[in-house]
Amino acid sequence: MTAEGGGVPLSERLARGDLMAKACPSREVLKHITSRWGVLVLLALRGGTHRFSELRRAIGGVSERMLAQTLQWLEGDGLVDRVAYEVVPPHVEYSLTPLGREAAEKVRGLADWIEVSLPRIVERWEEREGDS
Amino acid sequence: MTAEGGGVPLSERLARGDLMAKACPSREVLKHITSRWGVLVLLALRGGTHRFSELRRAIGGVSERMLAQTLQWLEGDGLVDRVAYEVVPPHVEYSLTPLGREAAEKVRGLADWIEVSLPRIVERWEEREGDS
DNA sequence: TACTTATATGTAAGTACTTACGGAAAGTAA
DNA sequence: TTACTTTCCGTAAGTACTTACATATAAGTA
Repeated sequence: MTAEGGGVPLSERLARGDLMAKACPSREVLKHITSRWGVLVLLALRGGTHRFSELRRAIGGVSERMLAQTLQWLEGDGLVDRVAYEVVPPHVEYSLTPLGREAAEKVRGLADWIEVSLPRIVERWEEREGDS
Repeated sequence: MTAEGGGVPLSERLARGDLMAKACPSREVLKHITSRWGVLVLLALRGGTHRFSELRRAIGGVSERMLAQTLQWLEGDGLVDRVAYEVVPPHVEYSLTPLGREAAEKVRGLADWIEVSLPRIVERWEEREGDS
């Protein structure tokens, strides 16, 4: 297919990222998605639209600061959609964009595996304690 | 407290983790796997056994210190197997355990998506620049 | 006698991530 | 009037992650 580049170099529009490369921009995306709270935000939003305070409650341990920060990162990458109603007190709703839904599916795959495999991993921890 | 397996309640050995819960041990596993270099180490080891220096070369930007650290985390979780030959200079080989191979597959799913989707995400970045 | 090799470890220093706390806005309830 | 609500932002402080640099090994090489 022919790409119509509105001024942007063709190479830039088609290039696939390479996470192994030190300077690849994909590293930035990886950082946002796999950040401490990024993963959990994506998981929480898989259930649909949520208000800020709902997310805060759903994700055990996040501070308001970090939740806001993380949401901004994800919004900046086009994974999360933010809708603010101009009222007081503020009312803001967050949801996944189509792009974000794709990412969230992949994250769910990993998260699910971790949750299910936890018992097996804990076993290793216990074995190691006995080693020393 | 309950360090040895013998006295640990059955429910605790079988329980599935819950990443949304603040104190769940699965959070620790998530941290190791999604750490800055953890993801890349798992990806690199998908190709098979690698020596330390090979990994260092394969993963652009890692310092020796962090690579060693990350490998220890993953080894501790039973995802990576470490075999050291008692020679000088040292010769150490790393590979994925069956458990690690499972994790690596999930990570690959996410990593692959990021690499492929990078162009679409970069578009958002460029759109935002014009916004302000 | 150095110098080089491969894989770490210890330490000091720097940077980035996180948290805690206070503040702001414009109504409503007490 | 005072308190309370929700969603942030700013600042200071703390903690964790990273890097840079030095050290150790035992044999082969210049």
